[in-house]
Amino acid sequence: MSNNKYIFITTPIYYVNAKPHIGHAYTTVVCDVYARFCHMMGYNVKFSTGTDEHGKKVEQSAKKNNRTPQQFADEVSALFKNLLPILNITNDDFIRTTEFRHKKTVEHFWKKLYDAGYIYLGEYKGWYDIQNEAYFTEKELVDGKSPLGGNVVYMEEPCYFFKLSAFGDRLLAYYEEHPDFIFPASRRNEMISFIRQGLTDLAISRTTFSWGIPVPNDPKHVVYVWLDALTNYLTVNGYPTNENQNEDPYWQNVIHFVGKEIVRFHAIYWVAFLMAVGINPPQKIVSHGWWLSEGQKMSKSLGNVQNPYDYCAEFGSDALRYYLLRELTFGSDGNFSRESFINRYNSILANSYGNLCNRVLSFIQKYCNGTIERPVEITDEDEKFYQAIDANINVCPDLIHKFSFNKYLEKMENAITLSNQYIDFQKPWTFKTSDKNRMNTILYVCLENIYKIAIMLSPVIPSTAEKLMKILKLKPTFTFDGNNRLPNTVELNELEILFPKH
RNA sequence: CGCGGGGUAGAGCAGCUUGGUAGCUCGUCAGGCUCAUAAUCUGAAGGUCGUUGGUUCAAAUCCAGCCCCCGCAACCA
Repeated sequence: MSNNKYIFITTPIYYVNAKPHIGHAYTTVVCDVYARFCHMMGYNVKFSTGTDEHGKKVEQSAKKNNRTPQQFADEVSALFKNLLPILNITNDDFIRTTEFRHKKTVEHFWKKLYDAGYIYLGEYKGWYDIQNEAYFTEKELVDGKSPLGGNVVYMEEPCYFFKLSAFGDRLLAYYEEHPDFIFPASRRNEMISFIRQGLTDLAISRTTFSWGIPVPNDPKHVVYVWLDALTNYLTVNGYPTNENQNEDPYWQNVIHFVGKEIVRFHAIYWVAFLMAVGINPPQKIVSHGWWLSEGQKMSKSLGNVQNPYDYCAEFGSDALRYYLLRELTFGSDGNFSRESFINRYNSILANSYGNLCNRVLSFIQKYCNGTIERPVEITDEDEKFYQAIDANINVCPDLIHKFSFNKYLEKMENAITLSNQYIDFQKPWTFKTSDKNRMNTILYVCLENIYKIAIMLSPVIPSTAEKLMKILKLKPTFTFDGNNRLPNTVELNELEILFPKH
């Protein structure tokens, strides 16, 4: 593809301390839908995901499981990687922070920060929360514990600091110049007020454990996991071999999808790091909400952790993808429940959409010998139907760019309802013997609109869209030009139920 | 003065940024159709949009106060 539209889409890299659950699946699916959509609109897309594998917690978990940290990371990372094909994800890269290429990037990036004068060796004095690997001042402690609830010990140790305090004004200015930098606006406001409270320099090395990337020229220290992790985005984009990121087409349009709890790391720390070495900050930090499970917070202790594998096995990845995008207003929290999953699956995917395809296709199969031709002329009502479908389809690109995934799917559901209405009003079955020509027209018009809908839905339900193309004997490649048309003659393959009822 | 999210028909939600007939899915009731996955289509019932006050010609939507609910050990998108 040769044009000038580029986009680099990232998921966060997932921490290997826990197994993948529905929340990870969600973030990944959202990115994949966005990536597939951009691809359909003609972008050159780079889409990466991966795992974050260093840090004290991994070191401890490994010990608990009688593994070396590397063995442990290998095992859990594989779980994340294996989930990708199950969810039908089209990532271009899977980055692991224990990879050699990443280590080189972090070392280089550290040196750049150091050379630029933004890293200094200091002495850390204060309270250290062991579980959370975070430092706190005396004032911040709550009942002798850290504000995060961990036990604290008093520490004095040499530690490298990043001069985050120097970036407050630049960050605020950047937000000001880029009003859409942080999505949604509520998170942007949070970041602004956080910065206005005053930024303190950030401790970016640790000496209390060794599972990490050694600090260049001072291997007693390992690099703070967040500095390590955030740098993955540069590794994926070829840094430092490709050192001049500001000239790299993908780096002109970077969009980081993140959970709401890590907005700060991306919108403040990451941006400051990049500014410090003179690399342009990303285009957008897009934050989503959290899933509750059956009305409660998902947690291991409650045993209500929703597992994406089961839903894919039982309903197919398309059904899970659809549910994840449709159920939640992007940016807010929402509730994942088996009951609502089945409800949406049956009412929308099976009854409305699957049945729509089936009623039209089997009609053509039975009463038109499986072949249908473009009509020579259509009626005003047919024309109105086309326009109504197009009206719904044409607003989708904008909705997707605004991350209103539920609204986009609502529009597609409108289009599906319109199609069912069209058939009911036009009653093609009444023309079986009296006017085959009219019957053919109705079916073709309807099929063409189903085709358009399938293309617009393909980023969310790619497998189903491919199945439909197979039935229509068309190539399973999707591009959207605002006027997708069927060939003049369509011959059907054998039919298949797209979404069996549950 | 801790922080954040939320209170809209029986249930679950959208709408609130950019005020102006209150919308979606499911459920309920009545009817139509037979191409279709007992699917689909039409119509109806059902809401003083938490509460009080303010701004306005006009507020679910903006402003102020109040009440109630949820999350904030760890795991973690």
